[in-house]
Amino acid sequence: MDNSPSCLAVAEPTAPYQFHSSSGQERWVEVLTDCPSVEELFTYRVPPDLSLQPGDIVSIPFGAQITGGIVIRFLDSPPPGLDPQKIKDVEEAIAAQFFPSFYWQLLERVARHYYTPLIIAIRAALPPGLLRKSQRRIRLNRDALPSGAETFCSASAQAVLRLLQQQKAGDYSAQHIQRKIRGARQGLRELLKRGWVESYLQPPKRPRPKQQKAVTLVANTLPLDLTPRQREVIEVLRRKGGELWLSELCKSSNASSSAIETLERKGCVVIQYREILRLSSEGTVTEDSPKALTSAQAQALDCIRNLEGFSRVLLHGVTGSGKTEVYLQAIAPLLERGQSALVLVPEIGLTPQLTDRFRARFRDRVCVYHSALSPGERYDTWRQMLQGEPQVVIGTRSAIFVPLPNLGAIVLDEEHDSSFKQQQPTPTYHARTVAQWRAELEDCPLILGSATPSLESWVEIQQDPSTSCHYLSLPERIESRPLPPITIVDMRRELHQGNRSIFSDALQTALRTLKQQGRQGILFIPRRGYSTFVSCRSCGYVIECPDCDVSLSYHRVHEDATPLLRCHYCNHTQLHPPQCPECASPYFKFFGSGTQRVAQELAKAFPELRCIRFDSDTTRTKGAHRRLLERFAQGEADILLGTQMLTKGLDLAQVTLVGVVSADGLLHRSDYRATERAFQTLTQVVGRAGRGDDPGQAIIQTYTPEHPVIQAVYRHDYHTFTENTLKQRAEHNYPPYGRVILLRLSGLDEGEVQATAEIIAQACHNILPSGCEILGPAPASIMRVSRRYRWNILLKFPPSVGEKLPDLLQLRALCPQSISFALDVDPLNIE
DNA sequence: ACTCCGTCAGAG
DNA sequence: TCTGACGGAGTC
Repeated sequence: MDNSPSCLAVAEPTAPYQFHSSSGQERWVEVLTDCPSVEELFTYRVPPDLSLQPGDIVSIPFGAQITGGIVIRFLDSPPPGLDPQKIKDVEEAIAAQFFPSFYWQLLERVARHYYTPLIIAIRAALPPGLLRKSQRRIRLNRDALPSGAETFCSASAQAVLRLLQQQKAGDYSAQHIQRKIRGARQGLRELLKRGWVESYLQPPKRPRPKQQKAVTLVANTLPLDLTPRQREVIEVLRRKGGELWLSELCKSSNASSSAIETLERKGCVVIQYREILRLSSEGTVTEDSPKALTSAQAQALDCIRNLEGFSRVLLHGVTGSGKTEVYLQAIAPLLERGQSALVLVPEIGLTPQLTDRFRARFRDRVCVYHSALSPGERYDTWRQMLQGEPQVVIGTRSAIFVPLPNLGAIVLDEEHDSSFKQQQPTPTYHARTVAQWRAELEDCPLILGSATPSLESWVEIQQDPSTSCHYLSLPERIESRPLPPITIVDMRRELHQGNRSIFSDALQTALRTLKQQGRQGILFIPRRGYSTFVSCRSCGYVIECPDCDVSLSYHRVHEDATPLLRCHYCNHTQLHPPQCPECASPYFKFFGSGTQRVAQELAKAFPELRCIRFDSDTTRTKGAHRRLLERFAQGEADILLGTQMLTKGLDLAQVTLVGVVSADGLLHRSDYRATERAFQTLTQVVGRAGRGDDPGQAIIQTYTPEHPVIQAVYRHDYHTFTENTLKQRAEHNYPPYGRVILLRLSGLDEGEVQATAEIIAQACHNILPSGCEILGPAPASIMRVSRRYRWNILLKFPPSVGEKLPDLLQLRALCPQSISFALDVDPLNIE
């Protein structure tokens, strides 16, 4: 077998875990290092006191540093042709048995499909912080530093010196210094030679289980000389099962820790450090039991419960049809059987309700896993899962890799949602794709749920004739509630009739009656940005970001707050100028309507309506989603006003009105997926209305009411819309028929990026089989972001090419150091 | 990725 | 002949 990465046999599938007999003789392991550009395995000696298995995470000396690595396999003898003198010892075992047995195959498949080195796929899957490197640090040598030292050295050395002197400890990582100061390498060398600074290697910090003091009751018979307080402590401890965390015991028995230490001295209790799991559990848990099902729900559940082995289910249920209840009842018997379930959702913060429902039903057998957890929490959650207790894990995209043993089902809720696709960094995996591989490997069902299934899932389910594929439909809402009737308002006509407000007559009327009836409404603003751009009334000058090719957005937190301009791509922020920088005119016009502006207009036109803004401005802090939604659910506001975030799984019974302020921002985009996404978004947001006892209604304002997407949403007609869109996709070989890979190039020099893009496109012509299309190179629709110029090349493969694609990684070799090259396989966003 | 070491240009 | 700058190879 050759050594190329695609053939890297990590472990034989037949015997992935070879336990080696500890015969006392020397042992060697081959290790994959945490250096993505180094794909060969390196041999290390195993110190006699270390016991390792394939899959263990270790720390190894590599060159001049200490780096992370993964044990791939054992060797009985050092490889021939390698000087035994050169073989170093494994430094330390970081984590043992962190991989379930199916894992190698899954990760190798991810690496192959998404064109990334295996170690990068491993990094994406593991909780962060396991693979750690040593760090080169620079420390100021204050004793050796003469006064006025700066005057003796070069400009770059001076800059480094100044930076170090700013900090009390005078200690920074070499990386930090190099990022902060241009030409820092040179200056550092100079300072090192003079002995004014010293360089040292900081060993990697390994994640450690958190330790906490626990108190255990050990005495059967109590000594007689106990004080009442001490007796009380013992009593509390006994009531709680004889073991408690020290801090909890202090709290519940109202004693100090010294009192408990006295008890230890008397031999009544033992205090020792124990590992504590940092598992997050927010939200209140109330009891909940299975609900009665509609006949469609019952049918779907029946089908899912009878599945055996790998199978795929598309649960196509209109908004409010009770998909969650089906998941819950499908998972319950799995847990009874000792199996686990994995539930993936688009964004955990946006679906506290779903998490709460699972917690209410399954209690402490529910566990959440997502990237907003701290590294320590992720590490602990991961370790906890390896213990094998059957449980339900709810998580976002990255949770597809959690090491749940004995998996009974994978559920992807809102499977059409684009946040299941990682766009950056590599691997650019789609959790749905990985979920399918994982379900195959674990031989368990995969359940995809959505009111607006992605075209991919729709086509796959329709085309697969095998009995392991099921289309389950929930065509009606629970309790026979109707889907909300939709009013399409032609904003051109509004304007002709003299209504220049951003709210049409219909929407105004609806808002007015909302208050009278004591109900709640949602206003949806589909702008990707959240506020307006600013243009000079005299010369038309538009204020743009200095680093990106976009206009700055106007922000104003309150009526009398300082007006700010902000770039929504790089977060550059500046004051709004009092005069036009071009012609000095003091008059500006504010275009577009973001959430802030709509909120202001709303307050002006309907001062009696209380409004909560729900966008990336107001939900920045941890737990803000939940807080805002709770306030809204408790009736603290009449209107919830926000962006895309509102579309994801909100289930608020009191909402009867959904207003789309302007649908047009969704419709006119260059991306071939724009119409599919627009249909999904609008259908989902409309579906937020009328989920309780009161009937709902939706009002969509648009300047193009005749647009097919608007018409399809209006008629709640998924099928016709999908068939038409699929025809177009098939014609042009776009997914789900053909496949697409996007090459993204970026760099600081405009000409260099373009030239490289052209070279790469030419190289693509040479390596791609005939029948493939190469679109571009073309500048990205926003060419410059954060000072980097961006060019894209889109590769289109006809269905006939199938899974076998040429090696595209070799293209990276054509890029100069200064150009970054990224490969997005099956991209969702090609703009 | 990071470091080392070879090569090469430039000044003494 | 020595010194610093740059690029390529090697890391068990």
